[in-house]
Amino acid sequence: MAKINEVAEAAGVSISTVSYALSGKRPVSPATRKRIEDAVAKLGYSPNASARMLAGRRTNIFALTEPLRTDTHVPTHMAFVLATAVAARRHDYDILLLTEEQAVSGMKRVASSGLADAILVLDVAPDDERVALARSLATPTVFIGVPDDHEGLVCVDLDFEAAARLAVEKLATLGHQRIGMLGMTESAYEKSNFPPRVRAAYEHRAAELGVQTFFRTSGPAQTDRNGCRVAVSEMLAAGVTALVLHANEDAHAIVLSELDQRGVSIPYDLSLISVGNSFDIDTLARPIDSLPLIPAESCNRAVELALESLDEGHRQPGLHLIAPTYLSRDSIGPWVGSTSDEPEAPAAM
Amino acid sequence: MAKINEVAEAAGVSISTVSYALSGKRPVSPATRKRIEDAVAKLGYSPNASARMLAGRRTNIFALTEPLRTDTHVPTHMAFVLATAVAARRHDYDILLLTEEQAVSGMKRVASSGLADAILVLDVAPDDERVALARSLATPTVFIGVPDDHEGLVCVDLDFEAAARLAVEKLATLGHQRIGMLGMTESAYEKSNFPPRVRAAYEHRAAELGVQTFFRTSGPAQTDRNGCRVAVSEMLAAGVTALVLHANEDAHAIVLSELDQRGVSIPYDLSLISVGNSFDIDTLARPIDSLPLIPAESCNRAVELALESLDEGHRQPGLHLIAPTYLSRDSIGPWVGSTSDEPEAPAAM
DNA sequence: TTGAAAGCGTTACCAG
DNA sequence: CTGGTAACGCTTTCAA
Repeated sequence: MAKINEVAEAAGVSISTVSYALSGKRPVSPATRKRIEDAVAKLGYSPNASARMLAGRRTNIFALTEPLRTDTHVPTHMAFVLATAVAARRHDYDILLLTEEQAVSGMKRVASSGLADAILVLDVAPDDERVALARSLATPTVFIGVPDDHEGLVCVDLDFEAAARLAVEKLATLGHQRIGMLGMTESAYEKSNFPPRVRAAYEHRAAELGVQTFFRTSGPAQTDRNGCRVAVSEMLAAGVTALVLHANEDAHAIVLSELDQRGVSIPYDLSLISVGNSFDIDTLARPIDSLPLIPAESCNRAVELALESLDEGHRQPGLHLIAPTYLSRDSIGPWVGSTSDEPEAPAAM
Repeated sequence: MAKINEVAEAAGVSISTVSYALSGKRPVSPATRKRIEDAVAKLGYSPNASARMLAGRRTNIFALTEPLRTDTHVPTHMAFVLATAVAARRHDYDILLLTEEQAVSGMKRVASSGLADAILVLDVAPDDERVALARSLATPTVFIGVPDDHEGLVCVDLDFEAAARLAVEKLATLGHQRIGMLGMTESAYEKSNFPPRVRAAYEHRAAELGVQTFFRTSGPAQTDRNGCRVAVSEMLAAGVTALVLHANEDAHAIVLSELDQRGVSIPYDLSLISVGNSFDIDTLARPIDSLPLIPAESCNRAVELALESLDEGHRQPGLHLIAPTYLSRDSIGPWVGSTSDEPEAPAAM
């Protein structure tokens, strides 16, 4: 725990020179720099974080607010938490956790005490109470996810609508006339912000292209392992020739096993595309085409926006939607036309 | 962002009196206190965290190091992360995240810069490299989990051995002569610290009581949904009349569904006890008796130990094992003696 | 019960 | 290229 003045003495220079040599904010001659570096090494000097914060008027800490509602998919969420931490560290920032009951009150606290330079918001709800709070705070705040009312906020997210549209277009181009979507759990369509956006874009684009759509959720709850199977069965029975998946990793695995059991071959009998998946698609038993939601991408962008906001005045409110990328795994193919046992076209569900 | 001197002026008192009135470290007359509180309210004053840290020589921040290895069960892990955050806040502390690549290097960083007052260690491996590091740091460090070599360290954990023994004793008392354990995934027995301890205690206590044991892992990997079914089938086939579960939530659900399909009735045909489960046992389709690992309990204790360590000199190295509690859900019953179709006793596995 | 002032360990401005 | 020194905003000792 040596202090900067000890380093200065050992190197025979002034305190300010040591500071500048370390920060690089002022040129220092190679000779003195060397003496300082030696002194630092010998004394094992490391600048005191608290003093640095006070003098530098910057804590190098981002607060991460994450209420973690009961219906949030934990592994997905964790991937985002880790991604923010990694992204922050690249810019020499640390992440301070504001969870559960502290998610809201903690925001006020770190803002008014100046503990955090900026706030990153995770687990965004459509009617998130942190929206109003963020507007009232002087501390820059970046939402990772898009609340219904995002006027004046900085938000980052995958362009889910574009991803859904792209999936539909791919399938329509291949001749599919009846496609289905397996969505997330029912509650996700009430409590989360993007599932409804995906569904709406999917249906809208399909209508534009004259493709008939079907939709099923993964079931009422995350614990329900059967919901997916039933949903898939029903859509197959309805004559669907392609399936868009917007669900968590478990649901993907269940769908694949169900298809496997039924002897449905991909992509010959059925085309499959995953949209907005935030897990590694290649760990599935049968990797499938995807338009993934990449946590690192969203979080890197969020951190960059947070940093920009620090340079007072440079705040740019608005949606920062990330263009989706299509990853091919040969799980989609042309629809080979009507076969003998094609069922009657039922009403859309 | 009012400052303390503004509050002092507004209240017509000195800076130090404001500080003392707010911290309560010195008696302040009711009259002045009131004037100060009014000034604080009017100005919306909130002490600056950085200045407080520097002057108070305490950051009120705990670093949480969590490498999050690939084979770590994420929901369980997350429960611990949240529990540390909640426990810390109760003592006015915040949690700073050190994940993945930062798990080790970050420890050095926050220790040498004085960013954290203490370090909490999660996701402890048997041969954890953070053990040696913790010994070399001046910053108090508390392990939540027990590494093989814990000489001189402060460690908190459930007394897994006691829990395993208790489970065996319960079953032995009820007359069971052949019991099985469904353990975690195979890799958990190499890369984590407590699974081997549970298994060893289970087998040792059973041997003492003359009970024959069987053991199976949940399969090679977390993604393998079939491992549990096979494991259970094999143990049932071997004539096991009671099962001790030391596995994650998914595995519990799979076991229950398998037993249900086979028409095995609990506790009449089979007794079931869960050991070291860190999820809510009552969300299972059929709640079962358990000796749970309660994240909040471990983390509260860890935070308390960390705080004690701050009062220089009060450090008490050693294992702090939490006594297990037995939660009854009527999932164990007496063994009704040998029935007609009892299989031959095979060699223990 | 209260006040004055000396730190806490840096950063960054102003001089040279 | 380098040094002196005034902040940074609070805590806490010393004095009254």
